[in-house]
Amino acid sequence: MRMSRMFGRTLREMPGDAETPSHALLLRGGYIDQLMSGVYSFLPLGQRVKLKVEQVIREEMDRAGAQEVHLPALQPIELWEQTGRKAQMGDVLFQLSDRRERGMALGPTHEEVITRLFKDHAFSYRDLPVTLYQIQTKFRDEARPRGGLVRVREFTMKDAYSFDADDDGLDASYAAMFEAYRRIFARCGVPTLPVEADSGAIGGKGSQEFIFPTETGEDTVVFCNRCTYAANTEKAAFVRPAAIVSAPAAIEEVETPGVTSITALATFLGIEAKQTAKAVFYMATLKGQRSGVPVFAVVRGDLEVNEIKLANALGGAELRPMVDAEVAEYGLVAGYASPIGVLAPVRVIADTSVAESPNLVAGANRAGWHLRNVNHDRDWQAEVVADIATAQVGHRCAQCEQGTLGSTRGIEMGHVFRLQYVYTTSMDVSVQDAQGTQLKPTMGCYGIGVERIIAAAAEVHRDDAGLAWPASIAPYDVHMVGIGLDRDEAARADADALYDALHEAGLEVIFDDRDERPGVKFNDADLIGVPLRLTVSSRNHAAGIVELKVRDGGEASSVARAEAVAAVVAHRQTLLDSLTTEAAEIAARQFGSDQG
RNA sequence: CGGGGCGUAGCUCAGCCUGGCAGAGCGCUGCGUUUGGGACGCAGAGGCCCGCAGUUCGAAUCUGCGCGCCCCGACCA
Repeated sequence: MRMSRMFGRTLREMPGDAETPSHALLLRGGYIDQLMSGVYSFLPLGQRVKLKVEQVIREEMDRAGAQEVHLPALQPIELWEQTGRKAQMGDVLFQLSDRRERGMALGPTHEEVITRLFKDHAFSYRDLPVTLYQIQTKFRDEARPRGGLVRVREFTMKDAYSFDADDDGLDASYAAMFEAYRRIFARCGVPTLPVEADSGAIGGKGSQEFIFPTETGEDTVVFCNRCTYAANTEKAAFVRPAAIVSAPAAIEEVETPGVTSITALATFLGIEAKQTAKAVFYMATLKGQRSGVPVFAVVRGDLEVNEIKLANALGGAELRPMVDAEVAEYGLVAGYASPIGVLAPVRVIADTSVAESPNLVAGANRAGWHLRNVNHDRDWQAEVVADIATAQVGHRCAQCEQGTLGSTRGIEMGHVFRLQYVYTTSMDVSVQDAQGTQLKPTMGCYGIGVERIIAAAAEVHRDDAGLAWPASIAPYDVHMVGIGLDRDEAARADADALYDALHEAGLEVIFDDRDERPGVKFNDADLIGVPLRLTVSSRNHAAGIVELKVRDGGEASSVARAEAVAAVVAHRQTLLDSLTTEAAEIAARQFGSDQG
């Protein structure tokens, strides 16, 4: 590509709406353009990067034995009603109707469609196992798009779906995808940490997320400093700090005027936060139901309620905090709520910490008063005692029981799920087994956000001057910068010859042949971030050399003109080879240990 | 959906408080000088000042109602 002909230009100033450095550089470099909130166009440079990322994914999916398909984005709404996910996804699902008023949705994901496709074309256990994948545009009406390409409403996702005869087969398919993901992220130069994750609204049991660690991330993950345990805090298990042991004592009321927070309560009474019980009220809409039920959640004062875990403890539910009117309606006193004497229909759910800790201070359900020596089982009983608290930095690891948990923010780059029979049940899918009886296949699904890989790669591979793409996903392999060629016909002819020779060697080349000053060209080259830069000039031509510079490396070096093509080919290969180890090294630096 | 901020040239922004010619820098077009890390001169093009309704002799500016975009929270297969 001759830059004089390339559509899109670099911006000298930072665009106003850019939040993260990577977002700003993608906008400044002329890679992307925002059309509306959460919707982006890809200019030629951006489209090339996107295609490169997709190609890496495609190669690794194919290597893992998956087969590519193309699925409709436009889908009948009945499919979503059948699995119950129309209600479950709610406003996130983009809905529309055709001229005959038939209801449709723009696919936010494709479990329903792929399961239907499988049902229509697989009839025998001999058709198993099979893994199908697609790299396509998906649509979600997100409540709040954010972070440039991180959370958008129209995006490209690779989704793979596996079908197996039994759960051992599923484990094998899952493992193959897991390994493919490790290779994909490594090849794209994006460090990721695999963590245990909540399965969320998609259903199924057992899932892992690949988290790209960054302070601007939406997720918080914890990881052990001694063993391999790492988990999203939505899911993370932990050992609760030991309770202060004492024999159960008699309940007594204590006046606590104006003391409505745990911190204030502990200070006022001269006790530790873990000697108190904390109550939080929610309205929960349970799975398959319309109206909400009131929920009284209790955790020990030193812990926080984890709404995801709480929702799971309720068997799947949408939660929102109670409003004041509801608090009053159910006879609760904010700041002084007591688990003793909570009346139906309020459901009381307690964290295990509360059941294990004797003589806690809890509210008296009367403004200005608390109760000392409240004991679970003796004084009150929760309907469910479960893990509903959030793991925090400093907590003990539940896996090795030795290490301490640290935490980091991060962005979810990919997610692998064991769906099992969720969709084959709701969509009534079966094939015949060897005995001639019906066999229900077990499923897995495996997603990767393409734009998120681009954003993460840009976030990691950049400096003050601009982007510095990994060779695997750079828009071009080499950036030729022509200097002073307008005044030197021979040098220009030689530059053109080199441009052609690089192409013949199979390289993708961008050639800055514009009538610009050298500084502009060098700065644009740094901003655009192609991994290798070749400077061709009148001066270099006279000396029989070109200058080769690695974008993410040191100084430019002189290479004999005759060796130029070979040098570029060799450097490029070195860069590609280094990628598989680079991500692992960055991850190791970030977490102090290789997370397996 | 709550809270906050912002909509003026392609981009970054002044102007608004205190109503009276629509501006700057960058970018863009032409000519000339320049040419190894974002040059300079001259001459230009480019605007429904987000929209609608008010107030006023007069509105980018004041008021109301919308719409859009960004941030925090809620939400997030």
